[in-house]
Amino acid sequence: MSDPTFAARPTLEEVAARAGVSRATASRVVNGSDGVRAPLVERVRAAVDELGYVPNQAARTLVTRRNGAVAVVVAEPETRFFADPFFAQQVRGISKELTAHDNQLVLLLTEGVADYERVGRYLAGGHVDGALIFSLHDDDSLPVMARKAGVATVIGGRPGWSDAEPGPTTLYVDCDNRGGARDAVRHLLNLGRRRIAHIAGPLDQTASIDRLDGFRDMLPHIDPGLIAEGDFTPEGGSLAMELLLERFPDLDAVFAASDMMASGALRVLRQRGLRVPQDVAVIGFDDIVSVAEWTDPPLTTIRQDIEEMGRMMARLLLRALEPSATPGAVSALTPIITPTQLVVRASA
Amino acid sequence: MSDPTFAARPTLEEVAARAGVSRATASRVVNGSDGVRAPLVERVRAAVDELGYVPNQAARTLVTRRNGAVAVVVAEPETRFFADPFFAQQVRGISKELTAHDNQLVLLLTEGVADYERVGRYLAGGHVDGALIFSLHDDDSLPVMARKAGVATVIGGRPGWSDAEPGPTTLYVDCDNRGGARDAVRHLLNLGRRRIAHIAGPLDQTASIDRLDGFRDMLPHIDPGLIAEGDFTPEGGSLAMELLLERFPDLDAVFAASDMMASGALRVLRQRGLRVPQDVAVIGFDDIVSVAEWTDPPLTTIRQDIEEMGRMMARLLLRALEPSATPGAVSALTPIITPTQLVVRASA
DNA sequence: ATGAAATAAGAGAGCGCTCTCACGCAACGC
DNA sequence: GCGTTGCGTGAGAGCGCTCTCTTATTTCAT
Repeated sequence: MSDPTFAARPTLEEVAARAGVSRATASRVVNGSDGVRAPLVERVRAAVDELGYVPNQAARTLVTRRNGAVAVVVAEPETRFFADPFFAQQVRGISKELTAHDNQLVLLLTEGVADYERVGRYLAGGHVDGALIFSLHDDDSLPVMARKAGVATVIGGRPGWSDAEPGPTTLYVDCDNRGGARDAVRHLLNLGRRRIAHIAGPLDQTASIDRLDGFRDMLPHIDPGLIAEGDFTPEGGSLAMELLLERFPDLDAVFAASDMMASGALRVLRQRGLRVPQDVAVIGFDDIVSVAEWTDPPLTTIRQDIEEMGRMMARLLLRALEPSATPGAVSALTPIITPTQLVVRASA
Repeated sequence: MSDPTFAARPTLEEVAARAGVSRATASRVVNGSDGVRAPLVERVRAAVDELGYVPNQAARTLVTRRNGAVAVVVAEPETRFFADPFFAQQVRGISKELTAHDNQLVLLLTEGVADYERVGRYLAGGHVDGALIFSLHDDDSLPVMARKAGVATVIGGRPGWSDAEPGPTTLYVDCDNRGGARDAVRHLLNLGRRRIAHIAGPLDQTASIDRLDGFRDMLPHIDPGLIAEGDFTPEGGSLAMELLLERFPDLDAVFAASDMMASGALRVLRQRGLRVPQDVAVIGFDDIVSVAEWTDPPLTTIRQDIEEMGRMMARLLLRALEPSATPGAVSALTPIITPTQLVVRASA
């Protein structure tokens, strides 16, 4: 009963027989191509319903060379994938967009370099039409692999390299990290803060670099000691905050490159008896609502529409997959930078 | 260049030609079936390497009726899937086990009932060999759908019904919620606590019910007012804690049905100036390390090995998929209940 | 009415693979 | 020596579908 091979699925042939047409015509109806007369369409539709026909994807793929599936590849060197709500939201966006276009999402989690080879094989095996890659570090070989495997690719976040060789540009979706960081610092400046520190993310990721650059844009002559590197986790934020406080007990504002780190910083500030925002103003980045709204005090932050970025990644990939996209490449197949937005709550 | 149809993959035929054998023999080598003489094996292997041959999954599926893919279906009525690290860890476990057996993970996220139909079609379409279902509420129709679609299924967590009709039992993996809850209460009792409250999870989920039952096992004559229903979120935990404190200002212990809710309860306790564990002992459930170790004070809790449960779900499904499993069903195709373990930290 | 053009439907090849079956050839017993 | 067994290999069918090409039918201009 539960044997998957048991339930004899009806084939197109049977549908055609029941409708009294040829397999070709049945196929035409099923695939919605026009040029079939109404009464026949009706009959085929009826047969499909009665038999409960569902096309066999494998057979279809075999001839069309299209899978209707997209891989989401996640490099997870530090078990961070799911821990960070960031990815989760992005995957949701991707999933929504993909299913809206009848594509499936194949999740490829990697752990360690051994898995990379497996992923490479999988991509090369033509199981999926394209790949959405989250590669956390800029020396990551995943995007290179995908390119070699010949699968269309969109990367989550600006990759760490710029296109050297001509040819198809590397497609990616990222938010305006630098601009967002500038907005954050500007807000602190407007608040009259003068001793502003920055808790950066890991500096081998472009998001961290870009946010740091934005910070520096506004404060060109800043003492480098006011910049501490974290790791996007609350603990990392705590550690960085402690370091900063030790170096500059008089600082009056902190811009953290993520909400997670900001929440860690908040904890340290509270322990030290420093009031937020009176003594030290704190501002985060991401606007992970479940974090930012629940810190004490609620976190002022830079919002990026993460789910929408996921959707855009999927949409971009789907566009790249369209046959028409391949030749001229005149269409708008370019990286996408989404805007950010300052969300003022209580912490700054 | 990025055209997926462009890269002309070598076929088995070509491999065979290059190795000077028949397609059948090449297939035998590729699939590792014995009965091929060593020198030929060598030659075919060489040809595979030189050509960079990767089997075409679609063609293979067409004849074997096996996809090498498993769907992970997640009902997400309240956007909870990723927010809760619980699922994330389980998915990791699943992913590991699946890839270890060369199976792919197809992620099916659902939002609202409209998606259910889509999922049903997909499962019925024979795209996957089996399904792992996380259905949060016991009236969920997802498992029923899967059964109707004839795909082997394993459910995450005890389903809310018991097998009425004979036939294949409903397979699921769950931890010993009831036993774990008993352990938690026993620990509090051993600590000398006498006024023990319970923050339950949503009572339309079996996990919540079972934990509540375990609580009651140890305290049969408890005042029902000492039980408050939460929703597995920190906020829900806070609300429940406030309610409980209002009803019983003298309570000296709280057993929360999840770490998330416990962390919310902790916050309220701190705000009220109640010391943990001196005034009120708190104990959670799940042992989400990133939460339990970082609360103030660190949380005593009941551990369940979530990742391992994910692995077991995958393993169980894979076993159910083996042809040998279908007929006699003599093998151990039964639900799995994993043990829990008390982890003592500072909060109780 | 007749032929050309347009349109609808069918026939059939073939996608790349697995697997059954038939065949060839060595080793064995009589 | 011949028939028998057994093992290794090849031939070929066929999985369910799409799509091109061909054939049948209709429409319209002449």
